[in-house]
Amino acid sequence: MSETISLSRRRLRTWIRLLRLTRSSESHLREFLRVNYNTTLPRFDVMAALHRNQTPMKMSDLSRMLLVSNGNATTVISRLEQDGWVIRTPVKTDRRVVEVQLTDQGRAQFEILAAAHEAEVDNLFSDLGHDELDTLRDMLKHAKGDDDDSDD
Amino acid sequence: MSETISLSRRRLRTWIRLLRLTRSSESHLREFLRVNYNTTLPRFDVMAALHRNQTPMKMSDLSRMLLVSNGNATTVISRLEQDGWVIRTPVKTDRRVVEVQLTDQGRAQFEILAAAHEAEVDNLFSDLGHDELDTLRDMLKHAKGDDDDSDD
DNA sequence: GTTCAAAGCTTTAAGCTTGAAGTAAAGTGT
DNA sequence: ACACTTTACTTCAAGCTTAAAGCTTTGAAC
Repeated sequence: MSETISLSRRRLRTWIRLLRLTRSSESHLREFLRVNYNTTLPRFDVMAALHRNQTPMKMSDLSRMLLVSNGNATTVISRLEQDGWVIRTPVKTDRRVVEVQLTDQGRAQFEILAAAHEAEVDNLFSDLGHDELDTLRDMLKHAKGDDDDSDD
Repeated sequence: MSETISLSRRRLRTWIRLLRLTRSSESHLREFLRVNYNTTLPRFDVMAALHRNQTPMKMSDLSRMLLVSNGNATTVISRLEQDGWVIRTPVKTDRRVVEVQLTDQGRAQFEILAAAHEAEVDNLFSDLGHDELDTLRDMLKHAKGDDDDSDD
């Protein structure tokens, strides 16, 4: 079926495919969190970042880690704070900075969410076994724009 | 560094990586379209879908193709229509349906955008050669949630 | 110590996105 | 014909997101 197709065209098509996969997966996870836990993906992402860091995080670190604007981080954190799941703490040594962390309640809640989320992702990508994951990891590892520091 | 890690954990990490890559790429493309062409990614996506289809599209087909809600399609199309880039046409044989297509102006504009966009994607994924693209395509092809019908 | 630039966060306006509710038309069964 | 369901689209409220502008604090140069 395929004629000879330019490299740039193939890159474009691959990008579109990638985008479709992540969009439909995100959509599925969003639905899952909404229906079963009455929460949203951005909230989950923020809590995950806070949970991953053992120590309180600066707002700026949070937005950098999540690749969102700092204004965005502000509003999501504000809502989570209203729900009692995170708490803001002004930093004494630098009064510009605000640190954020999960409350005990938030942590407990997140651990429930995280387990369910992982199971859902597991199901979503059940077609990928160890070999495919290895391949994919290597490919993503040296793709541009990947600043991840995780070790698997 | 890595201990033995469960398959589900590896799937989760891969998913997070994938998400980070697409987010940063999307962010880059959004910025590119905004700065150079004063437009947005959702607008571009809609125009791309309309351009790809030679014939006018129903609103519902559009939202299905783009994986967005139908309410969303309505607002984006409305803006594009205000700009004179697309046109809505009521369908006589079924008065519930609205068909949408690019105007001549919209088509001309899109062709400029599309070329620039492809070049930008090409640059963004310049690390991926034919072999990697093959591998990635195969992997994405049989991953769940991929309904793409393209032939490369 | 004054001035000036930079950093950190919040606010704002505009636009995007969703899910749900609303309206209207078409199909289906009786 | 009538009621009922389904389909197509729009509207709505709430929340997300961004870029830009604003405020405060810090640090650096002089």
